[in-house]
Amino acid sequence: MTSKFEPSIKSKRWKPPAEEELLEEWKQNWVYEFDPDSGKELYSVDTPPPYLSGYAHLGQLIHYTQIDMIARYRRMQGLEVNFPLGIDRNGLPVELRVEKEFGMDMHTTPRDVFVAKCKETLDGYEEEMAGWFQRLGIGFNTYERDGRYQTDSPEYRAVTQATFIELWNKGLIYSDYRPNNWCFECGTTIADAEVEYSERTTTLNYLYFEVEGMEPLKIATTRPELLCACGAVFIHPDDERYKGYGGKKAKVPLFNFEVPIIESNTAQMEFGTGALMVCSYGDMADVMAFRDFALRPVQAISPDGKMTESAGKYAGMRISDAKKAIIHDLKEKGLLYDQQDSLQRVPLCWRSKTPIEFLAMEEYYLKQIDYLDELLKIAKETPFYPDYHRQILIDWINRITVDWPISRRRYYGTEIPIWYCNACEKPIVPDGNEIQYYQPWKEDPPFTECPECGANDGFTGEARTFDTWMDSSISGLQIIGYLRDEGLFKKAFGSVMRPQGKEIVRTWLYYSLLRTFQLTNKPAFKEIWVSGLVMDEKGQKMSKSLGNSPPPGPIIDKYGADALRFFGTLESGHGSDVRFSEDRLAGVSKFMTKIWNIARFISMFPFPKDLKYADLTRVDKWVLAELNRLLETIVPECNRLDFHKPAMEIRSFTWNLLADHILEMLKGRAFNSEGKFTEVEQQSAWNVLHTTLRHLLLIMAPITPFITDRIYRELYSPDGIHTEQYPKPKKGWKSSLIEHTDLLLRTNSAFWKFKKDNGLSLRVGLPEAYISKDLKPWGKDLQAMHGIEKLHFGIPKGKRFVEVALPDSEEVIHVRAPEMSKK
RNA sequence: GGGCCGGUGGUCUAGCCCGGCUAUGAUACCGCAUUGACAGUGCGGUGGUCACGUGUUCAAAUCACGUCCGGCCCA
Repeated sequence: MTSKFEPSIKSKRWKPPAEEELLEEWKQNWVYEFDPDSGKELYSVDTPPPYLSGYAHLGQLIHYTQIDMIARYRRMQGLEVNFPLGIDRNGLPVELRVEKEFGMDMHTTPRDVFVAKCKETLDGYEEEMAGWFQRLGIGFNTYERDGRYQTDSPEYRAVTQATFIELWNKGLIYSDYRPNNWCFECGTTIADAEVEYSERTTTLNYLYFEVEGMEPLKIATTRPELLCACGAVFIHPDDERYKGYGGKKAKVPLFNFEVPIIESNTAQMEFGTGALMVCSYGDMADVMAFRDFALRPVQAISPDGKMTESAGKYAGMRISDAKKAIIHDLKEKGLLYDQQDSLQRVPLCWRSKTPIEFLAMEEYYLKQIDYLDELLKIAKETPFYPDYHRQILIDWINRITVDWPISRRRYYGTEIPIWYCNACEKPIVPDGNEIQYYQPWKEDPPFTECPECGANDGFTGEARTFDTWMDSSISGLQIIGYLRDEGLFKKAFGSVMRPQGKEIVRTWLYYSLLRTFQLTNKPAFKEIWVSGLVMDEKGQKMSKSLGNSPPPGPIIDKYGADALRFFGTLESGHGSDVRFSEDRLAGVSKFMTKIWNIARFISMFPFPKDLKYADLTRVDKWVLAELNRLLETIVPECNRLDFHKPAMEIRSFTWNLLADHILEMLKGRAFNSEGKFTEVEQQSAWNVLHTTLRHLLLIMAPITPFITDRIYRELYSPDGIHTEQYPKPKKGWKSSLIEHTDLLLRTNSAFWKFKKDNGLSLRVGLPEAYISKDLKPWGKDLQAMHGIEKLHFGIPKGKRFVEVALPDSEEVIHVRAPEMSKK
């Protein structure tokens, strides 16, 4: 049969290249610009500025598409969304990469040259990253260079420095000589948050410590090279073996000085001999012990990784050499009586993966202990999506015991704006009245006279930089013009939302709340969205360092951005990890095909927009009631920034109800090729098909911005879908008809099954059938759908009818089979 | 060692908070039919000790306790 209806959507297939064509159209007319004066309510998304330590990986890209859904949804709700593209460029990783890639040693290369090389390297990565974001349809306000921000730009760094000066003037910064995590490889102090642990076997050495008038104490240690820094020996008060030792003195082997024997229940009776030596500083427990018992620390290791003068004859040796030499000497003197392998957790620098030591250094600290109560309150009061991830933050806050060391001995970072007076050596910061980027390592200070001593002897610039979290922790303030655009800041502060992964709650989120509170006395965020991680096919976290992330290019080329986006939200509950699977992604891409074909089918018919609800057929009112039910389900979930359940609901509605039943049922009336329906009935079908499709596109638009926009442009508006409003449930569409939906679907299945069981084509007509009375409103459409000549409701009398059971129920329909014709 | 999350057919997932019909759906696979929006269009099928153990209960995937395994973060 040739139909007078032809799809107005010509293309038979939706393919990834179509997305790229659309991207070109979008570039001509980018609709996501941020206009703070639009009069709409402001909403800022504090985009996690990706760190550029190399090329983009798929997990990262999926993460940003999830964030983009939030921005798009809020925009469609009518908010004025500030969603900037930002890039984090400060920090160690790029330095390490430049050293490795270009064979430059950062300590011997002139700082200017080295920093320039870092910048150049970052620029390359940045363009690539921005390219991927654009390809995936991330709706940042703009992709123009002057519309994004970089954490290493003079403007950004000037604000970082200004906030430091502000805190300095408030007395929140101090310098102290304290044990810190020191990485020899990176040559810098690192924060607790940057330490990771790895297990390895080491040798546990059993030594004798002589005690006057008693048997020598047996002590097991993995760190004999620290003997010279021994401050005490600990035994457990309940340990029967060491009764009477407490309070006496033990003589440190080889070095022959005496240390107190202290009873402490931190000594583990089961480990080694139960007695241990406490050194400055072997591990965190040592640090605590020295503090608790006010022991005098000895610096055994210097920042360059060699033994200090206090190591006596071992001074100047590297740690490992000193260890060997000391073990050798201990053996020779009979002071070492046993050695065993032992499993040990070694603290490593998260970047260089080399072991760190606790070394006392002079570093700058930002006070945080005094703020913990307030931060805990903010942590408990700010809405979290999903709520259960709040616990990560609360646990972390409860665990913090020391202030935050913020200075780093690195090059590619924001400079600490301090100069030291050559006369009195006091640190001087600029007054902070001007927002300006300072580089003390190569610039003169903006003052000539020391405000402390009045001297005019010149100043020495601070060479250190900030911990990069000092920069990124104020991204939420930077994006709304803090210290740069008072007007915008006033309007926008308080409506900033934070989206991020759960693995950086203790760093980025915590530091952001801390810094914002210190600067503004207010909570940083209106709401916080915390996602899981993207894992590889085996369930391992996808990361660049593990190399377990497939290159994004071929995947996107093959399946398209929409499929990847839909996959990213469909695959896992909000807040839990997404496991990547190419097979399943392929399945999602079939759904895109399905949507396309549904649209193509509906595009055969005109859209009689002016038809009134009252003029619709009852079946069509039922369709709208089902559509309304879908809206009622998903809108509250979207408001919790959860697009996983909506994605599932949408897919299930589209595939299992709309395509299988609604389209099939309305087909006959929409074509009306035999003229069995009135013109109004036919128009009613057209109207409802289009209404349903249009809503479906709208609710999917934040998730799959490409295909929805393409169809919308073809059928509904040349301006595209992304400036439209997100649909709301419509009370007027509610109807009790949906009570019978389930029965209706099962009745359809029963007809299909009957035809199949009797070897009939689905298009073959049936002379007569009986179905449930409840389905009267659908009668006429069911007749057209299944080709039933005479349809009755209830139970038939005669025996000519075959009883067909409805799936999963006691209910039945009765069907009279057609006379057996040849075919 | 601690915190959080999870463990449901080959793979992924719903249900669990508020115990109760033969445990949801998807994907993969198999058979038959069909192909006039459709590269998954229809009907049907194979496949699960709901991690394990104990307890509470008339009844447990669901509650309690314990164990094991996986993941992330931390010490």
